[in-house]
Amino acid sequence: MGVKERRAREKEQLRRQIIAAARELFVNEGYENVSMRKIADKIEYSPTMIYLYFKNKADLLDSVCKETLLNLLNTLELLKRDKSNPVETLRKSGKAYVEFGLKYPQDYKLTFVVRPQFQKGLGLQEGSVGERVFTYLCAMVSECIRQKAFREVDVEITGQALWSAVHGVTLLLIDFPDFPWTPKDKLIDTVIHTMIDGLRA
Amino acid sequence: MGVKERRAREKEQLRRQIIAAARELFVNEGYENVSMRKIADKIEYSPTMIYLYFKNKADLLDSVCKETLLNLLNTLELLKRDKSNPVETLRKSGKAYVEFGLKYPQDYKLTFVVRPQFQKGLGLQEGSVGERVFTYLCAMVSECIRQKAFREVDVEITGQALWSAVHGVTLLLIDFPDFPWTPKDKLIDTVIHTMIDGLRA
DNA sequence: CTGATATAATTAACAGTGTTAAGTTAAATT
DNA sequence: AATTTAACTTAACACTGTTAATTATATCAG
Repeated sequence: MGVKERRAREKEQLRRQIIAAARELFVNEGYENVSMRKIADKIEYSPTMIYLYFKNKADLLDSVCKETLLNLLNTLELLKRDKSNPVETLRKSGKAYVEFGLKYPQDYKLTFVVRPQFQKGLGLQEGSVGERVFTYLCAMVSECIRQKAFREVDVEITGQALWSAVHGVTLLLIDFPDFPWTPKDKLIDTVIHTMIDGLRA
Repeated sequence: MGVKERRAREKEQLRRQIIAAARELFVNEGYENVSMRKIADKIEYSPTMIYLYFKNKADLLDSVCKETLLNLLNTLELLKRDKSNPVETLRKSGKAYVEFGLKYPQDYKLTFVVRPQFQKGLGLQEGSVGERVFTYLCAMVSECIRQKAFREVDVEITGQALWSAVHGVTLLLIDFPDFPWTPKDKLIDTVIHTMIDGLRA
């Protein structure tokens, strides 16, 4: 009775193939400029086959973004190990967040800009990967307070404020590449440092 | 010889009519979902007429955004009057910036998200309205330093960092409306306050 | 090995898109 | 009144996301 399993495996494999092709095209040519036909061409199937695996183009985008969020979460989780200096860990996490965005700018934009535009009423819903990224942030703020490095700020608000700051600098750097930014690293550090300094005990 | 002038006036009027129709449709239905035909229908002209006034759809969007930026700049300039307490003025400006974004969320997104996506290599070029908004910000930071309210930070970097923060919170609030944000006002204030506190002398 | 069944994938089609080139109408000038 | 000039429209191209109907293919029962 291994047939069902093999079939399921094959389906899953094709599904992943579609996502991989879509990601590559979305990233290189922009979501708008990629048609279902192009994606299908790339993997040598008919365009309509994709609709057997995804409800529509936005749904396919959703799956691409979920992968991206998982990658981002993994990147951050690696830093959580060291609990000795929570402020430093928070700083590193902020930096890692922005650097992730700059390393995969198109993936970041797909996830945090394009997707909300095409997938209305997207609330970073309960248990989603996006929520886990935010929870991670809050946990670190909490630790900073516990160790008296931060004053007794509201953890939720502070998490959201920090997220705002790193999200903002990431997007500006991506969206206005020709703007005469001070060296990128310096700007990123300033944003993070200034926020952290404003939270110190 | 007033004919030429009248013609020019009529042309300018039609141009504004196109922009107005485009803005309304872009804002209400989203840039992607608005076709040149829809815009033309709204003002009862043929679709191709628009191409006599704008190079293409992205160029039309550009004109819509320029208006938005001018409105934003005007809103901010009103606050600059009072020079007695520059930190308070900076705080108010940050708040006004975010509130502008939340009051006209779709216009804000068109300007700072959609436009960079469709108008590649957009550098907030010399003398543009966008640059003037940024310059305004820097001037206020400079004043805060002059009056010894801020420590001697780099004006450019600080301006960019502040812009990052307000841009970030604005976009998050717009893009994830269903996220369980702490009260919006509280979050906005926290972002701005935390940044300002991190800059204090 | 044959015939029935379920599933996977395809073809054809619809209504719509941005944009260009050619053609038409109307106004202003000579 | 004839001609030039500007404004606008019609027709067309190559393409889009998506649905319904159709065909091919692999699995199962006998």
